Amino acid sequence: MSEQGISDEFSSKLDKFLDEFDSSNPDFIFCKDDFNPMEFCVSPALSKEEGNILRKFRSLIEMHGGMVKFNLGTGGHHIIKLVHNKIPSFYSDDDLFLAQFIIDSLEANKLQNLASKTKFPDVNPNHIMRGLKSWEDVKRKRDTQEEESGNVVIDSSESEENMERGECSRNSKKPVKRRKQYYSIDEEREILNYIVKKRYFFRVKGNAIWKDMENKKVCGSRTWQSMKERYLNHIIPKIGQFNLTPEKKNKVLTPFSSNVKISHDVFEEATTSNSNIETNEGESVEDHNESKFGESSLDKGTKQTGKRKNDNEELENKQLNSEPVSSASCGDNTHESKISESPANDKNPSEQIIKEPTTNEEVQNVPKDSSSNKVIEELISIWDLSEPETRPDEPHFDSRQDISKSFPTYDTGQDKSYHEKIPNNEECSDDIRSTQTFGAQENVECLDEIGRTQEFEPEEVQNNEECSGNLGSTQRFEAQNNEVCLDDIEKTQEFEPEEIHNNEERSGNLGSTQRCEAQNNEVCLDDIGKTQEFEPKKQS
DNA sequence: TAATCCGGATGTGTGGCACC
DNA sequence: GGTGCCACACATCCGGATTA
Repeated sequence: MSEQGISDEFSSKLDKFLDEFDSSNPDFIFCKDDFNPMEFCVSPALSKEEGNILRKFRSLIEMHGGMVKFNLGTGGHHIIKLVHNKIPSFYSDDDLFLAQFIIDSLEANKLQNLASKTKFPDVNPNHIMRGLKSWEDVKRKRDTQEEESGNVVIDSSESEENMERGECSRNSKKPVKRRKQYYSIDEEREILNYIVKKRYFFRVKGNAIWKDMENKKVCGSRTWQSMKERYLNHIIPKIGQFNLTPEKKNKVLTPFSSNVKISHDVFEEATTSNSNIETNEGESVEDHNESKFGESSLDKGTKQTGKRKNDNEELENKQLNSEPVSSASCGDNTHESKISESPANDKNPSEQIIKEPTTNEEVQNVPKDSSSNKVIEELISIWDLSEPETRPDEPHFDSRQDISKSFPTYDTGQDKSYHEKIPNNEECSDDIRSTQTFGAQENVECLDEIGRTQEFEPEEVQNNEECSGNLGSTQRFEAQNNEVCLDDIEKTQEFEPEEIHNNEERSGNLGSTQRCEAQNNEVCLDDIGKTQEFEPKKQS
């Protein structure tokens, strides 16, 4: 922007919008579909005057839910770069757009179409702006020229980002020097998102889904082996770093529990049928089924009592002593949960052998049914039945704590993967800022009827879908370090997901000045990045 | 027999260290 | 501080072994 001068007209329009801005009823026209802020980048001002104008420009975007950076840093897969007057010719193949787009959107009070201003026919920049696509999906002229000439300059950081890797060497059978590309946190999220979204939890050990992901370029041009290796050896061990709900985390981790062996076919059908239901009925059953699939023997452990508590204590002791905790010990060692499928079952799914807890008679008396879907339902019901009803006189266990105990978080130490792509930890800090934690601290713990900690994910609350929209921006409502309130409803703080959602949904995108209201209407203004925490007043 | 698992080879990037 | 060497970690790919 600054290089080309900022017109007085542009500046006066900014003043006008600022004057007319209604802070009590802001329009979040620069919010992505996942309610995260759209990202824009403008070059730094060269003069004090320009600096003032850019501050106004930035404020306006942020007041309408967007985010402005003054340098790209690394990543920038969704950043819209803005210039003021004219796009320089040497940028004709780049992703620059006129800042007038912002003015147009503000004037119309509606996000304008960026596609009409693009040079990339294969990717709609609106989708990039909204976070649905990435600039990595864009094929630029220079890429084509380089490919045609076979002159791929690998020393340029720019070309490094766009370099097509792998295919060349595999097709030509010639060893091609490829640059090592560290995985970014975004790429890891993409992988995790895809698995969660497609419910491929139980297929990650196979190859099919990874090949599918490679075909769909979930991680750009990374090979399926690479993504698989990354997921199994890196993402899973540090799954705690992704803001998954305990249920989802459980689900992701369940295939790695040695005492849970699920028939591939059964779960493939399960996931398929679930997807169909979603697609056909337009209503996600994810929460319903997920909560049940997620509550495998691992999760069950979080709700057991008596001996279960001893198990948990044992786990805790093991961890305190730095003793490795095998996944087998995460569940109930005495109850092997193994669901196998005999050849005969091919003919009659009802003959599925479902071995589970010898002490669980419900399991042994599973009703027979000819439909494999029924088998899934029964599987669900088994896990449900294994949940004892919570009684007031029984101790409760925080499912989150149990899960964290069951699956030790591996400290991978310095993950150099991030160092290259995230200089100065910029990207990481962004993630931290965009993670909004609503914690009821030093207060009573919020328990629902089952005695489990409630956690709300806005995306889920909103439409029970797109749960994997943006794991980094998952907004959690947590009750931490507090006394547990049992069935005394009067003492139990209950968050109203709908109400809170309406509040945080907007507040999550207010930019630097964000306002959120807790149930007790304590308002907190947070100007420290985007991390918002509020402390509901103690119930007297 | 195809799919999957698993270990190893290869190339590359990074950090530590000694030396100038 | 700059440079070179070395060790280690990481990403990617390959191929044999195992499994369904």
